Amino acid sequence: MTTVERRTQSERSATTRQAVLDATIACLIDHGYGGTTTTAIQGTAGVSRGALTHQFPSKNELLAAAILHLAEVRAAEMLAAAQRVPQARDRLEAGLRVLWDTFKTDLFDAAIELWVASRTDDDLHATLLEAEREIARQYHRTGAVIFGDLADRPGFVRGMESVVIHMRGAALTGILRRASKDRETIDECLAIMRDALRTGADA
Amino acid sequence: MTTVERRTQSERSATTRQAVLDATIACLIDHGYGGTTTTAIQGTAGVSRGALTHQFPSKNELLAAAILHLAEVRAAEMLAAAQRVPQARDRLEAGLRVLWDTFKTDLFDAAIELWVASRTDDDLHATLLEAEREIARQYHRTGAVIFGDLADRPGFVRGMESVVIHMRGAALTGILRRASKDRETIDECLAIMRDALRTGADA
DNA sequence: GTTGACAAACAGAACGGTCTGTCTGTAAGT
DNA sequence: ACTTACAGACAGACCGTTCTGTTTGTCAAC
Repeated sequence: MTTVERRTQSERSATTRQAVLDATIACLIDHGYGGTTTTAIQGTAGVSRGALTHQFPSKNELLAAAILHLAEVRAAEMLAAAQRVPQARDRLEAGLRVLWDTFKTDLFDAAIELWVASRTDDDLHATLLEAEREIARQYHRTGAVIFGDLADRPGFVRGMESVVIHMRGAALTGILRRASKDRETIDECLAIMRDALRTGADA
Repeated sequence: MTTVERRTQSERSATTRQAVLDATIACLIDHGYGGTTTTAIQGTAGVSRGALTHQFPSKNELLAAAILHLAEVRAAEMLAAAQRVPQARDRLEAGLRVLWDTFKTDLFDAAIELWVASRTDDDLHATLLEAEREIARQYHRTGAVIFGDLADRPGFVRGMESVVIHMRGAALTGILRRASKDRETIDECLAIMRDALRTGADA
């Protein structure tokens, strides 16, 4: 059933770009930053060399696009997670649990690869900074969705920052441990947030 | 003043090995994991290709040795830091401050590079796991030196683990921010530790 | 609604550079 | 003499980029 499938130019562009960007993230996840070569990307994307270089003339441009793409996907994932927070007794704990889930996904692994690589690559650093600002905005935006009116209490913003930092550390620790201590992490974050709410001083 | 400098074989080996291992760490710090090539290492070490390959036949062996070397240096640095903890009023805060300093050194950056790379490299992961166990032991060993009898209180061990995780996250955050929020980090860790000591339950 | 000129997307070969590992020869220690 | 440490050339693989040629879509004139 060979559909004639006539597509517009922009459709053609969009599909290959999408394929390449997704492949880039997949490579970051599977092979790390070092293993994310244009050849590997082209292979997993099932795209010719010409197609890749036409859409992304240089690897830097490709990576920059991939970073922004990743940020979008992560933000969307976060929002989706936010909307399925159960109406549990302890809304704070339920919310933190959902937030923590977003740190355990493959997408976060991909982000970490770029994050660390950006330490010694200024181009990467610049784009990544922009992307993470978007992510940070999403944290605050979904914060209201997840935590409801809790988000208006003084100290909440400060507490969230601290919680995110802690979760970052926990996720990093999980990389070496090759397992995540969910119970402990949640408890620690609960303590951090409760302390922040008790102290009640936002920056 | 050309000293004849007759050295034994093991001395010769030791100096080149030292130079190569130090250069490896320097490369990790300056150029990241991706930029840590055998060529770059040989260059910064000021050593010929033959010398390098004679001492470390493969890059994997070199990296494994470098990891253990790095662990030793970090452990030594940690111990040295522990011994210059001022006898301040608040021993806990002074101790945490010293601990936090060890997360802001270049050596930690080097460790992070390896840490992240180990996610997608089993060989690396195995050696790194061993090395980090050594580091963890050093944490506990210096814990007594830094925190004195505080280290015997119930909940302290658990608190330290949590603090280390938090500092890891703070350090990682600092990579993107390109600056460390010392005051905030210390405060957060203080809160974490005090909470752990209050709860008082060790795992 | 055809047609023809143009633009955009794609395919794949080719090139210069780099990286890792090997191999041969030389110097230094035992 | 013999073993160990070093020096440097080299081979093969791979990576990022550039280039030439082909296909596919677009749009205006007729």
